[in-house]
Amino acid sequence: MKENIQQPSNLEMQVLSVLWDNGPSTARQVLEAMPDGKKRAYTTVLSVLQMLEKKTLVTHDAQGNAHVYKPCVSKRKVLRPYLRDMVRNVFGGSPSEAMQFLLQETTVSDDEYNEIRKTVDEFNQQSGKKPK
Amino acid sequence: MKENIQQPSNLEMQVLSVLWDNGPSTARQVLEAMPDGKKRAYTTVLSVLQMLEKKTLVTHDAQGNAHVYKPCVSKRKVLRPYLRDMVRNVFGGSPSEAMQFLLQETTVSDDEYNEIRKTVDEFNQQSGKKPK
DNA sequence: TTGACTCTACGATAAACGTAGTAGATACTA
DNA sequence: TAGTATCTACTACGTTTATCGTAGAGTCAA
Repeated sequence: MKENIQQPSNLEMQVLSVLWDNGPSTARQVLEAMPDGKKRAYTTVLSVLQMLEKKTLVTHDAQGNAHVYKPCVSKRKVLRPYLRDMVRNVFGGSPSEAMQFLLQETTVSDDEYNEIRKTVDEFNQQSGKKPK
Repeated sequence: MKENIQQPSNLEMQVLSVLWDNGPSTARQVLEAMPDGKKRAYTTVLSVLQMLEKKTLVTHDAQGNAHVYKPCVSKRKVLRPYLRDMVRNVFGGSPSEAMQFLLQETTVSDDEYNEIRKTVDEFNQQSGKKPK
């Protein structure tokens, strides 16, 4: 009952993120919204989308001439194994080490920082954990 | 003066992690310490090590017959762009979202959780940020 | 000193990735 | 309606990845 997902490549992950964040989009819209600023041909993105469809990670509806793509797996479902592997293989299985690098090696604004605090606090309550 | 690093692949990253965590190691030691339990031929790991050397991410000293490999870049230096890209491409540029997924989608023990709290608190002091 | 091991060097290979061109259908516009 | 733009489908292709076999050198013990 685990129905395992076929892991997306980096570029595919980026495309998926665009769909998760921006909602159903055409190939062109995805191309324009790619988070890395990299210049690509339209057909490149289209190919990635078609590949993702083959992996059953997205579907499309026809809308007039164009296809509107949308994810058919949740972000969580894809990210869970992705992050689990990363923590295991890169951070010695320690989420806190991952967290630490994330804090130190990325740019964290004040707002971001407050968000993080909130998240950590909420996680505490949610799971009923107590500091020793 | 940015002297950019050549980005390692996933498997290469895993091998690097072993070297960072366990210190200088022979190919065989690396093979045995690979965090994913996957069975591999000795020569597979050796090839990866040689590739890493070509990318100038590790060097080796001869020790008797064998080569002892060690990283010649810091974990930070490699992880900074790696995490930056991930945050940008997968989490819409928001470290806090990354953090959130990390908390929710990986297994966090009590000890881990306390570590995380500590890290977040210390980061606060360190950077002199104040909650609004 | 001859096997049995173990190590490195080198090459091979299959699959996945990222990229993009071209052809043909469709839609829009002057 | 003729021409232009845009879309998808299909194919291709060079690179990188992950994998491993084999050959030959070195080590060590019987």
